[in-house]
Amino acid sequence: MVERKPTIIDVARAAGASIKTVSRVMNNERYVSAETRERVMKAMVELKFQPNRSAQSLKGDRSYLIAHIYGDPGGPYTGEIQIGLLRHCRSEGYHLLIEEIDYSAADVAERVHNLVHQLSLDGVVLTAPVTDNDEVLRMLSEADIPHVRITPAVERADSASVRIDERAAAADITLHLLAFGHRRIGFIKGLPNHAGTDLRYGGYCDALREYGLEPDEEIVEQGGFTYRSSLAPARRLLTLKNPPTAIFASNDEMAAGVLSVAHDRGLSLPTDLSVVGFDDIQLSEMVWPPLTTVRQPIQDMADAAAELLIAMLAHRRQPDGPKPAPHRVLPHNVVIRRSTAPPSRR
Amino acid sequence: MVERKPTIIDVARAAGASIKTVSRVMNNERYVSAETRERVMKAMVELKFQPNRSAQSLKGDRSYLIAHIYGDPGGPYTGEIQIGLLRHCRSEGYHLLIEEIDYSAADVAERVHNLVHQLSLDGVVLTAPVTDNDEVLRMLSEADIPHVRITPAVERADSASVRIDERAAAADITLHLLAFGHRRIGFIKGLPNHAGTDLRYGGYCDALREYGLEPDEEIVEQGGFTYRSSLAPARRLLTLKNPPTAIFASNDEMAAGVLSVAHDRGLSLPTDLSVVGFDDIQLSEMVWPPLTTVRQPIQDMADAAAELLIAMLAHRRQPDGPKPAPHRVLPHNVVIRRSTAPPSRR
DNA sequence: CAAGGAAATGATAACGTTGTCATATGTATT
DNA sequence: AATACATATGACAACGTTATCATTTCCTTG
Repeated sequence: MVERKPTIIDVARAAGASIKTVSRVMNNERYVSAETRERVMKAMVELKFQPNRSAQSLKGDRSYLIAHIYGDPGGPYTGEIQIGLLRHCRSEGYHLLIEEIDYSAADVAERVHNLVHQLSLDGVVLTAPVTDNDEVLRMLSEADIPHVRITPAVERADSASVRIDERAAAADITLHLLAFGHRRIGFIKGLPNHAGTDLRYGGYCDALREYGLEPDEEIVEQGGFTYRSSLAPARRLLTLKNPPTAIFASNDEMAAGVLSVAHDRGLSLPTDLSVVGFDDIQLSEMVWPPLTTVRQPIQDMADAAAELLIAMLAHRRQPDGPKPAPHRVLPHNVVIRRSTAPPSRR
Repeated sequence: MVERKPTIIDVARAAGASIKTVSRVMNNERYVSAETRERVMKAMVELKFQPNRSAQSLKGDRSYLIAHIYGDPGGPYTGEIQIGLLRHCRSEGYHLLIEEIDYSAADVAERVHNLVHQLSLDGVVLTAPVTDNDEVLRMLSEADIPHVRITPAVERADSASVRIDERAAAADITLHLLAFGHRRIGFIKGLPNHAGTDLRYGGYCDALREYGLEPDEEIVEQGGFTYRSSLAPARRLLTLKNPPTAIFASNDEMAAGVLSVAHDRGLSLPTDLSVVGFDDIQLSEMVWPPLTTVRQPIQDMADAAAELLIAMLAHRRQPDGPKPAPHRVLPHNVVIRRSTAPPSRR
């Protein structure tokens, strides 16, 4: 019943070759005659041979293991990242570990280091906000651990990254509101230590200035990127004597919070209030009205990150091959749904 | 810079003991004097020694690797499962791999088998609908692979499981609607090959019968557990000559779809239509009105599954220890939010 | 006090792969 | 024909751990 898994030795025996030759075939090395290669391949197929990853990684070569390291407690964004990563990993024979890490701990860098070495990880993909912890980045660089960051933050020479231009994106969607005629646009910021927070706010300011407006502190609130964190700020904005006619929440979860508060106050949407978010997660079209938002191609970004990382790994094994470009900026676009409309006149 | 990681040999040297003794200390084996144990421990701490997982798993003992295997393309449910799994894995030193698998492929069982052996996985956690694939279950049982299923389906002697009583839960929430006075309650079913689908529908029927009603085919629709899959069914229900006054969607994502269709048709909620879902995912309170639903403690269930699996692994290593109970049924409860109200009279 | 057994420890093989090195063969260059 | 060099192959060590078995020490028991 419990048939032992065939090893490279069984294959060698079946093919009438040495284990080293089998190894050569497996790894597509040079110096194997076409004829021998054929024989070995056939034996592998017949025995349904699959190399043992533990043995491979013990030799220090590779584990086919990649980890997604994130600090976010597991919101919808993280989920979509994983879908994208998985998509690419599978097709390349890599496997994905997920590791939540407390990015505020004193020894984050050491923990990541241990993780990588204990499990002989081939590389890691980081998402914000771990992406912007200096200690972690220095460690990764010094320990020469292949990694890709998915972050809007400024590019670094010593680490690969994938991003969209968040500042421009935030400006674009603000311009959409301005074009509709909104002049009093509230803003809900994200978490302070998050690279996207300032960029999104910056883009919002850029757009306002383009229309000759200055951001008004009174209608800029602080949120925390979660649904709940936007409820109080939204309530404050909507109870102002002179409330905004539109609100730009720094991500879709918070925008959903704004919608709820608005519904609760009996506003009719989008007539009484336009709302926009950022990210275009799955949630965005499940709320009412469906959110106008900036589409950040999250899954594609994750896919690209995985692709980049795997290319880096290949290059590391065969340094004569093409060196992958270390940074990728993907296009974003404004997705107009039904949560935005021209302001109603008073 | 790139200091080599210390191995068991370094520790042995530092402690003035043999590697086998160090191994004994690491694995809490008998026959080590308190004094020696002390010395070894000290050396391990000083050198920041961490055992190499690849070497451990090559010896066939354990890899500290667990996989979550799922067929769902990655909806919110899957995400919450992973949060729960992770919570428990971390605290026990296990790591989590996520593997999406095409559950309709002819060779699912073989793929799972390969996965486990290639990566020397210690065990797997399955979520629906892979949980109810006979071939996979038989293989797991025959190959003696530790596993836990998170599924409402009938319990099997040869595999551990975690679930809630979905039939009772579905009846409970239907009773909530009936108690409000609803007598014409539409239903949207889930995917046919999913164990929960029939149970939830069954519970709905049970409750109706308790009120002396028979399910009416005209207001029972087929969905697919996704937001989009519920749009057409909801539209059909709401355009009937005699539309239902309430709709029970088999999960929250589909309930969100019903809400959207209702909003779109200008209904005011919950006055014109009550809507309930099932699961209580994060989404449930982000839509408007927040969904009345059955709280399935997804994260806790996943946590319990991880706990159970790890207990099974411990028992397997020390068969004299307590044998963990193979099945757990967690409590559910109806969460009443604002998507339900008595029917408005005509 | 001899004998027997438990407790404590270590030398060495084994897990399944890849890397190093040696060797054998073929083929081009002098 | 002698040399050089690329191609093709295999024997064996190595990776870091655990398991087997042997050995030493200590305590108990008649």
